[in-house]
Amino acid sequence: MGLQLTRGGEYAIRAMTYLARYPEGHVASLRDIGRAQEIPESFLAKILQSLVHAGLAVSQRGAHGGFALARPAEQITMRDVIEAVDGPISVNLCTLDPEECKRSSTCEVHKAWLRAQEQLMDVLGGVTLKSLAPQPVA
Amino acid sequence: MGLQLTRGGEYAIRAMTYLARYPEGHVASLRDIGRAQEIPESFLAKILQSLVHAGLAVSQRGAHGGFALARPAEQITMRDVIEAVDGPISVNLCTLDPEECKRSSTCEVHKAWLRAQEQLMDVLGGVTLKSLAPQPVA
DNA sequence: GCCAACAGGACCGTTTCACTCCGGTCTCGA
DNA sequence: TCGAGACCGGAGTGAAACGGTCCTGTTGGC
Repeated sequence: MGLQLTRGGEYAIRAMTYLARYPEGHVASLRDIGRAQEIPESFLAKILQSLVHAGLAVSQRGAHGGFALARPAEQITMRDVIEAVDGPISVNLCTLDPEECKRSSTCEVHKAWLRAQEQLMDVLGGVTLKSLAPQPVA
Repeated sequence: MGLQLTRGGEYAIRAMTYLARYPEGHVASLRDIGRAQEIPESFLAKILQSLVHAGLAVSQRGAHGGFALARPAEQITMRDVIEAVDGPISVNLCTLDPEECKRSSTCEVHKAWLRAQEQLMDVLGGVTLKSLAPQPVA
C-alpha cells in the first residue's frame, strides 16, 4: 500500500497511550497492556523492548514488574514513539540518504518530498501522549 | 521502515515529471522515459499501465507510439500519481476502513491520524507536475 | 506485411511484516 | 533461599508485499 504505518507502530502508540492514562510512574505488566489494548502479548514484548531501548519507557523486572513511561506523558510525542519502533520517518529514500539522490540540489521533486515529510513530522511531533489519553484513571 | 513510499510510486512521479517537461500532448516511448529517468523498462511498463488506467496518462500503440499526459501538467498532482500506483493514501489502517476502528468516534488517536493524513494529502495534492518540472524542453 | 511499440498476465526471488518460541536472567516476597 | 512471576533477547517462521522479469498477444504506421 505504501506510506502506511506498520502494525508495530500502531501498537506502540496504543500501548504508550494506555500507560499515559495512569499517574506518572505507574507500572503495568505486559499482560495488562496486551489484554487492555488487544495486542498479541509476545509481539508487544518486542515493541516494548524497543521503547525501553529508545528511552521512552522503563521496565521493572521480577515479580510485580512491568513497564512505565520514562518521562511525563506531555513530553512524549507520537513521533518519538513511531521512530523508536519503526526507525526514522522518511517518506522517501531520497529524503533519508543524501547519497541516494545525486540530483537533490536541483531536483524539484526532492524539495517536494522534504516539504511533505516536514509537515508530517510536525503533526506527529506536536501530538503528545497526554493529549491522546482519555480521562486519566486513578 | 514504515510510512515510506514504494519504488513504484517514486518511479511514477519521475516518469510523469519527465512527460511534463514537454509540450502538451508530446508522446514519449517507454524506452525514452526509462533511459532518461533510469527506471527498469519492464517495471516501468507496469507503472505506466496503472497511470493509463487511472486516466492520468494516455498511450498510443503501434510504431512511434508511447505515452503522454492525459491532461495539462498543472492539473495533475503528486497525490494523483501516487494514488494511481500505490492505491489510496492511508497513513493507518483505521483511517481507511471505518469498520477497522470500532472506537473511532471516541478515540483521540484516531483523530490524530486523520489530521496527519490530511496534512500529508494537502501537501501532496498541492504539488502539480508543472511545478515539479524543470524548465520545459521544446 | 513487417516492425515498432504498448497490453497484460504469469512468474519469481527477496525482503519485510507480524508474530511466536524458548532459554536466560532478574527480583520480590514468603 | 528458593521459587514464582516477570522482563530480556535472539532465533525462527509463514504469509504477503515488493520489485522486478518474461513472454505472448495486439495494435498501428509505413
